[in-house]
Amino acid sequence: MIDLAQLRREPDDVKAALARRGISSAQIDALIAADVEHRSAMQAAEVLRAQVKDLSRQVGLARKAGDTATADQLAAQSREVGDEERRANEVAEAIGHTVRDLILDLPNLPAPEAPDGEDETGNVELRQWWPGMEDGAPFPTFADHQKVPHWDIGADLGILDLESGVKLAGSMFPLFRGDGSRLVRALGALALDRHADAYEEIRPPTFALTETMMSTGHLPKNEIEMYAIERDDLWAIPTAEVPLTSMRRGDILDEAELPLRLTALTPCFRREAGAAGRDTRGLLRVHEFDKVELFAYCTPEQAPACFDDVLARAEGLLRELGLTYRVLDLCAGDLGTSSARTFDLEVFSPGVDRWLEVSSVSWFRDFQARRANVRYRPAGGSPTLVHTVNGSALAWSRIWAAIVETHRQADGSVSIPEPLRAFFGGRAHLQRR
RNA sequence: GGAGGAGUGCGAGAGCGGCCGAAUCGGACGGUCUCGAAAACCGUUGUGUCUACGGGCACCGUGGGUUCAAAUCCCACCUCCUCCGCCA
Repeated sequence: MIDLAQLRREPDDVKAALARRGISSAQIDALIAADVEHRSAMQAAEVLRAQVKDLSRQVGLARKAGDTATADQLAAQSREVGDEERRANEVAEAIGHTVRDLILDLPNLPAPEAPDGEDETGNVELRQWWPGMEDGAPFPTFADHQKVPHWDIGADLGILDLESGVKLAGSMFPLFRGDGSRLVRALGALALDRHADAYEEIRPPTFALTETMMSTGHLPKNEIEMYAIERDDLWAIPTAEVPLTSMRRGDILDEAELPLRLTALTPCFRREAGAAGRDTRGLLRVHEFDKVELFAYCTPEQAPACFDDVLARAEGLLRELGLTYRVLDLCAGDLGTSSARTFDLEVFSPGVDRWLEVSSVSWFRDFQARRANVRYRPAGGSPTLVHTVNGSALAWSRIWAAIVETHRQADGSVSIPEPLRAFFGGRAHLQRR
């Protein structure tokens, strides 16, 4: 949620920033007008309210003095003002709802450094990395044995059983087996271990209440993307960002606690409603996948360093796994609703011959914190909204695909990246059994 | 799931329906004292919102209701504690 006070203070700056995301100034003017109306309606109601309180006090005094006639008269008067106040209050509340609806409809202001652009074509590629690059190796030329899609490799090695997944839960719910399942587990464990030095590991609930989904902004806007368990008013989380952001909802954090860094491995559920038939083969797009999230509540001053740390950790894992990837600086028009700045990491997967998004590192400034009301108390100051930063490190189903394609050998086996071997009893290869 | 009990400020804890936004104790912060510290004493100490900057209004688990007036009465819900049942 954007800052109404800032909008009142510098409407033109807000308009200019949001124009970069395609928000019309008319939409913002509507909010400003509703806000002005809301405040005057509220004041009108408050004046009446103050009168009722004052009259009531006098009723009490008159009654105590035994002056029943005056007391009754004042009570009648107060009742009248009270009725009036009730009506004024209803008006103010209705306008308040309008203001809320309008403001919730607005995305975050893009950071000035975010590049211009309307959609993903405006994103700027910052860099690429591939194994051996530092030693002067050129961009990898992948051999034919690597140009096999992971669903074929998975079936060949007996480690991915998409048919069984379909039988159990429908399409786009993968089922891993044997070493495939072990690989999923190893990746999650590896990442949690790598982040344990600075991030507290959390194992949150997999479901969240409507209220929680609202506070992170995933509802009501993206309702169609969420799995719901209506009977219990629960939603399956689309990312650990939901529980992590809401964990300290409504709290005033101690400045000494910041930056408060958290990490969590959770399943993530996405209905992918608008994507029927698009890039949906194998593990390219699935309804459920495991992801390790890195998250930080921090002061505005700490935010850039927190952002860099999340990005560095996500990249570090990709390098450890020997994968080729690139870093994209998302343009203003392609930013997620809540984000001010986002870098995406895309891994190159030779079997499907595509770049696959495996991480999205975002800086939300105080946009999320305002809605979730998470604050900290600066030394000697009054409570101030924190900044939030998060990023995936990493989304494992697509990494799984990239690993088996990238590290496939001529004999059909898959070489296990060094850091994962401990999870396979020291074995160096996945092979047909 | 059943039966009881409880939810008030940073913590503990009071609060005949009417100067209660809330006693008291503790904590924290500031000061006096001290070479310094402890002790003692004095003072400060919720959040939000609007403002004609005088103040106003809201918030005592949440949401409704009664009343001239609700932390205080009524209803529903949520959470926690105790006991019983069930269970990985």
